[in-house]
Amino acid sequence: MQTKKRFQDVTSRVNFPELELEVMKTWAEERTFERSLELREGGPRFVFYEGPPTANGKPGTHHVLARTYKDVIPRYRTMKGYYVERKAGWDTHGLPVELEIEKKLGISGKQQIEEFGIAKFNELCRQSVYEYVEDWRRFSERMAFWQDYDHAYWTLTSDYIQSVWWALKKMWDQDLIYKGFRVAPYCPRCMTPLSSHELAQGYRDDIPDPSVYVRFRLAEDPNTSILSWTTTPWTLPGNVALAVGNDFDYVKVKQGDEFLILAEARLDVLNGDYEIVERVKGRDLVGKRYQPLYTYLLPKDAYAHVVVDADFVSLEEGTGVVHTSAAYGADDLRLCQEKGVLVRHTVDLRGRFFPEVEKFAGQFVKDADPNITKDLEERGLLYASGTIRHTYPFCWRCGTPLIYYALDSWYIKTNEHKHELVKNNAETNWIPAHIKDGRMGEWLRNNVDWALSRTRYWGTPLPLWVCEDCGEVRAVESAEELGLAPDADLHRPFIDEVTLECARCGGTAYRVPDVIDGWFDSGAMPFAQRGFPRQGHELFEQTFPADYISEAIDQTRGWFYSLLAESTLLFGRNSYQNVICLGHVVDEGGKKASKSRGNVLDPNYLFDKFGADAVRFFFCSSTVGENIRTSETYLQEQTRQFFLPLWNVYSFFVTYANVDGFDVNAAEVRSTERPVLDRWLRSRLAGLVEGVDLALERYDVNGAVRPIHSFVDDLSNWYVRRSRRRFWKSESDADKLSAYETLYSTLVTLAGLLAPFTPFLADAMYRNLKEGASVHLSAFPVAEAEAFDEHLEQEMARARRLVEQGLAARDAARLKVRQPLRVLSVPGDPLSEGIAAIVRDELNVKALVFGAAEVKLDTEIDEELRAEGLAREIVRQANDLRKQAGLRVEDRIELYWDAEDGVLAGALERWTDYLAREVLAVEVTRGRQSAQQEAETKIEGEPLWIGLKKHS
RNA sequence: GGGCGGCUAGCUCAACUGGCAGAGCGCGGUGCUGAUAACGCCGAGGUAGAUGGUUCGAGUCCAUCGCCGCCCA
Repeated sequence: MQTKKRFQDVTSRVNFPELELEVMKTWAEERTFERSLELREGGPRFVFYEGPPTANGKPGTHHVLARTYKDVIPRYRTMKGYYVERKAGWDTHGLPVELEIEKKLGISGKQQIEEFGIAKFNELCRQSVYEYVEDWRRFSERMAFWQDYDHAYWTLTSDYIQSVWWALKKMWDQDLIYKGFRVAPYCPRCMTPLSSHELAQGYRDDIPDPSVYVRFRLAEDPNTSILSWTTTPWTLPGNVALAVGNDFDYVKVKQGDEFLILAEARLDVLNGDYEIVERVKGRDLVGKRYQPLYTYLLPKDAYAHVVVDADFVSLEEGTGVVHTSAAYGADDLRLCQEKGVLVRHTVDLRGRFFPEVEKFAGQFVKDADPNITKDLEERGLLYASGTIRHTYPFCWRCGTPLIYYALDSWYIKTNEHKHELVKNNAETNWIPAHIKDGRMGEWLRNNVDWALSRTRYWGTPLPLWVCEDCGEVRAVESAEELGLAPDADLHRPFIDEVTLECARCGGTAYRVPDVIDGWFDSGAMPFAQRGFPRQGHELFEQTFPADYISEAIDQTRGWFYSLLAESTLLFGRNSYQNVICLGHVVDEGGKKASKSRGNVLDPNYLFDKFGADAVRFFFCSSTVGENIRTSETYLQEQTRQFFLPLWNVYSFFVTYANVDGFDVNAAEVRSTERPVLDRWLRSRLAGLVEGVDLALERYDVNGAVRPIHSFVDDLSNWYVRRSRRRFWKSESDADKLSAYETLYSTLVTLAGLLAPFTPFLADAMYRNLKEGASVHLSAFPVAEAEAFDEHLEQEMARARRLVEQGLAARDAARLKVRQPLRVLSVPGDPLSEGIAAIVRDELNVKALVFGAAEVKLDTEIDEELRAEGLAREIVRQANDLRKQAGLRVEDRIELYWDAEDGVLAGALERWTDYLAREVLAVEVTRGRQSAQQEAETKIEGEPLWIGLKKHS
């Protein structure tokens, strides 16, 4: 062969992060991503939707997880010839952004925002969004998440907003939107109600709250009190009713001088002795009036402070009598509306008592709790008090304890379409499968109407105008309808200034000042990213629904839901057909990553230390849907076990191919003529390709990655180990050529298989092997059908088992492998000669005899075998000396040795040619000489001196 | 209180439809090495969270309970 370098030299001491940065540069210069799309233009579409990250806050390691899965499937599909548009998107609206600006300005709350000016405030929100987007873009590029950022959709654009308006208008026309006076979880700091999915994100465990038992004195007999219990004393001034269960048993007890009424099942809440004086059913108590705890607020003749019956009363806690405060509990409000009990707020929108509640006027409710308790105690109305710990919701963004608060807000009637939601979800392919009927299905079966409105500033304005005269509501779907340019800024406060003439009475209609839940924005992306229906009609139809989306499990109530709900109401079907639902990234001990625990892994640190490919591959190997324990230890282990062996195989190939001038285009050795080891590897590879392809086709990322892992292990520790000599022997025969060809095509194919998972490494390898071509512009590998050889694979597997058993037998006989033995007898039919030769060589036996009852080693060592064993021992020591001398693999040497006449010297004389060959000596001379490197050793007790000199 | 998921070796995790419990790391021993931040072989290490049930046979199916995580109330 000629000695022409065809491949760039590859260092065995690779620095993956550096390598990745180089590849990144090449991608940017060559526009590899863009070209990968151009190349498949006109091909069948595979539709991927990007769930827009909130452009607020920096990306973390959990984002690497999601973005890896978002990237793997589209890359694979692209290589399979599909056109996979990857339109980036940014979720730009919402409370998180507003809070960030409030912090920056050092202000807090709606009043201060309005004093500052909504226009200026929203402008700052808009700017803040752009700041983070750059971070995200850099981060995504660093981890090779290929996306089209230049054509990203932004939820804040007028086009996007008008698409959202269209959706709302369409729902309005179907009578799916209504205004309700309802109790909602409410953040008194942000002064906005939260949706159930937002609420879900803010529960905290083990929160202390007061637990108070209060006397409600009967109007007819103030010495008798109904006992009730609450953990929110601040709701007591607003008490309007007490609820009991009609069929429950209640008792009147005498304790000291007073009488108390409570459920019999709850008697153990009483302190001290008591005497039961009367038993009644709950229904007997209904209608009884009692003295209000606080007398203000309600008109004298109002129907209130009365015992009513309710079906939600339980005997599990409290006294079996539920204190009802009308406006501060979902059940309370419903009950009061049902029974005609007057509903009146005692607390304003900032969570502070109205002036009418004189004693506590202006106090924040949570601060007022102890004051109210004390006041009741002083007035003899407190029976007992203490503290309990329970789970309580906090605002997911600002951490303020939430309260339940009745107010007007706008809802979407999702509950009316629950069955369709369930049905459309059932038709969706969930990975892992249990999410469909489990987490997601359960959530849908408990569906409540979507609380749509937010009484905030930075969001898509609710496009509803209400006539101030007749109350007629009009939904608007475009800027044009308002007499505005299509690209006008549709945000507050500008939109608030637009008034319409009422079509019914000619009066003036003003916009409802609310903005909408940001989740509605992101759920609208299938059509809103196209500006549909004002534009992009065709594109929308081509790209709806999506073939594939992927996010983490917290999106069950987030994006997974909003996409499903909106597309079900608007289009009657789900907007995604396949979804990979990921678990969370947790620390080594399985704990959720959080700043306070200090166990947050910085993705950039991991990229710098291990490389993005390593993190990606780690996530792809970890079970989908489970929490993933992530740490440096695990990444380190993976690098050692997978990346370095793979790289070393590759580097081994390149090194020898360059030395030998291996020509990729040289005539191929016919596959039937290839040695058995090569045919075995090709068969294994064909199976691997088929398996990976099939797994990815089914969105089974784990199932694709794990076999690659074990293939690389076989490649490195069996194929290459067994083949090394074939590469560095000096003859250039068909055997050598076949080895080169086999390893070469295996590495090329492997790069193709790895491309979706480890795009940097795969491309670095592929480019070097394929004269600069990018693997990401190539087609996904196709299994070579003719390479399959089931029989051969089975034989090899059997051979490897025999080797295992043979080594164990040697170990048991205390015979080291370097010592040749005569015969190994094994059970079963003979293996083909090529494979038998491998077994003999591995076990260092002269012959393999088949048909024995069990594996049996002939342990007899005659003089000849012993001499050969000694020769091998000397070879090893001589080669060790070469290493010490710092010689290179191809250097030739002159070897000298000295030993007394005896077995050792005899072996040396007998095996001189073998020795010379094995240590690349041009000359082997007996007798001491001055040497470049020398050593005085003992072999089996006999002294030996060896020395060597580099041959020039 | 309800739902979903998990619980398999010291650690991290596998095992298609029920069929002799596995790998990697770590540990002890040993071998091999121009074999790579190596590799091989042997060994120790398991009441499979617990208890019951179905079955010829249960890590796998059913029931109850426990612990962890997430979600809901």
